[in-house]
Amino acid sequence: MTRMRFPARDPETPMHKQTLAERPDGVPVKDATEIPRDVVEAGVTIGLRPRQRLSMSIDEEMVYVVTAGVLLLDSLPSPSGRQIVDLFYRGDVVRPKYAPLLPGMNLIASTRAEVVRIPWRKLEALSDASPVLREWLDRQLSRQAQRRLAHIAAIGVLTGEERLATLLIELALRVGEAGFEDSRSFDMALSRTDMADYLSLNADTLSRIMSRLRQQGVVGTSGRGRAYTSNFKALCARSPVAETIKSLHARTV
Amino acid sequence: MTRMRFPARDPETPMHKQTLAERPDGVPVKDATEIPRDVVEAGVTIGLRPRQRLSMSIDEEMVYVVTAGVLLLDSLPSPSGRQIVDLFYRGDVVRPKYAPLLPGMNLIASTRAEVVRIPWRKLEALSDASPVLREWLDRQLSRQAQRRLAHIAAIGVLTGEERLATLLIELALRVGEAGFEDSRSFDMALSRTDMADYLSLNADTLSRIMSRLRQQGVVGTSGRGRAYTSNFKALCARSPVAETIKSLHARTV
DNA sequence: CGGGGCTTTGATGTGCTTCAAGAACGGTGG
DNA sequence: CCACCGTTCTTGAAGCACATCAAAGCCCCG
Repeated sequence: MTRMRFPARDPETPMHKQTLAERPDGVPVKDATEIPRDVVEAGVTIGLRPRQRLSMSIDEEMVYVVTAGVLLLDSLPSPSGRQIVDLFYRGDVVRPKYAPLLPGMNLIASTRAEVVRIPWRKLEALSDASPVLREWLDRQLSRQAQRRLAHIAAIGVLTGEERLATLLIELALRVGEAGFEDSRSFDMALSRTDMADYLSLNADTLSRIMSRLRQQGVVGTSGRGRAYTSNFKALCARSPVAETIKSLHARTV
Repeated sequence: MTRMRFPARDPETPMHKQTLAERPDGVPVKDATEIPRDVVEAGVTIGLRPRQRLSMSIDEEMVYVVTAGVLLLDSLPSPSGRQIVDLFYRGDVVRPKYAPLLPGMNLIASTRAEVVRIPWRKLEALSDASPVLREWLDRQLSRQAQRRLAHIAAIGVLTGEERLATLLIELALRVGEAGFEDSRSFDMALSRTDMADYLSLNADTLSRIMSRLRQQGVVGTSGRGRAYTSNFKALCARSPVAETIKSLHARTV
């Protein structure tokens, strides 16, 4: 099978209970990735090991709300080429009905992850009953739609290096923690191969670009599966769409 | 200014009144691109000349339902590269809120077109009041979400020739008419440049690929802005995602 | 400590891009 | 009706970014 790429941490409390840190001044941070309690309670919480697959059948339509970890939607559009068409982070709503009928379409966990499974009809009903929930769902789906278009733009016109920078910014914002000054460290939630397939690059090429960025001091790696930037601004300067990504992945509202 | 690339046709009756032909056996075809009457009546119908721009401001959120023609959503993610991130055909719902904050983001008509402008809140209210309308809106938005992911897969892993074949299939299904046997003819609703920017290819390269397909007898062109295939199946054989595209652009339910 | 998966790096190949020139087309006005 | 003009399209030659192939290194795990 596949090895556990990431160490298990804090296994006793459910992952979705783990909250963001508070600001120094004591004002609690409003977390944009928070999942409404009603949704969690109306669904079934499912823990996922890395590489575990989730059903995408659309009869008795189910959706998944990601409470922790990273999921990916991959496909084999042509016999020779895998493409990861979407990434899902904490707070995202995964609706299999939004996935096209492509060969080899699969929804799998990239890291250890946790989702809440809930029938779409039920989520719709909750949204109909509560304006707050409706707003949450609408904001969530809108952001995800925006991310997909931004990704089209990224793989369409950016160079390999720019694409990788874009993804690293995304990961730093999504699964990273801010450190001293402008430094950030984050889990590499995707393997090199997955990163390559997401950015439509070759794994070899991706590795080369990564090495180049490391040489230039833009990013560093500590062991497998972990990376850091001492200068997040410098990383952002490498991506022409940095501002767009920041607006789409900001964790605070 | 820009020239009118396409001859005006049937100017006296509104474009959205023009319906599909009936099947030989007399059974009316159920048109998947039909727009519910309630929606048309609740909004304002707007005619568009080629290259005309539509507002994408999101205060007082408006959406556009395309009743005729082709619209495109383009952007300038990097100073050197334009990317058309989405295409909209008859029946599509264009929601500016789904467009990311990319530099140079613009919604413009590619051909002569017609849209119905309606506040999002109103469309939501209509959908809340009528299950039929809710189903229509949901189906429409789902299909469009699927198309975006399919497009990521296409520009991600397909070769130039495969991408072009994919787009031609899409156009043949969307804006084309079936002819004798397996032949189809259709408007080239996009200029070469636009096609290139949609498929993330260079315009020169696209022209070359087009010439190659012409030499091989897969497609033919009659004047500018018009194309045909005598063998639609052969065209489909050129695209690994032909089946996906067919499922997403079939005009009949 | 030895095996398998993932990653890195080098040498080489190729599909696409770039640059540049010319052809075809559509519209305009004599 | 035809000569003219701007735009779009086509085609060639040269170059580059990325892909492919191959071999070695790393790391975790049994």
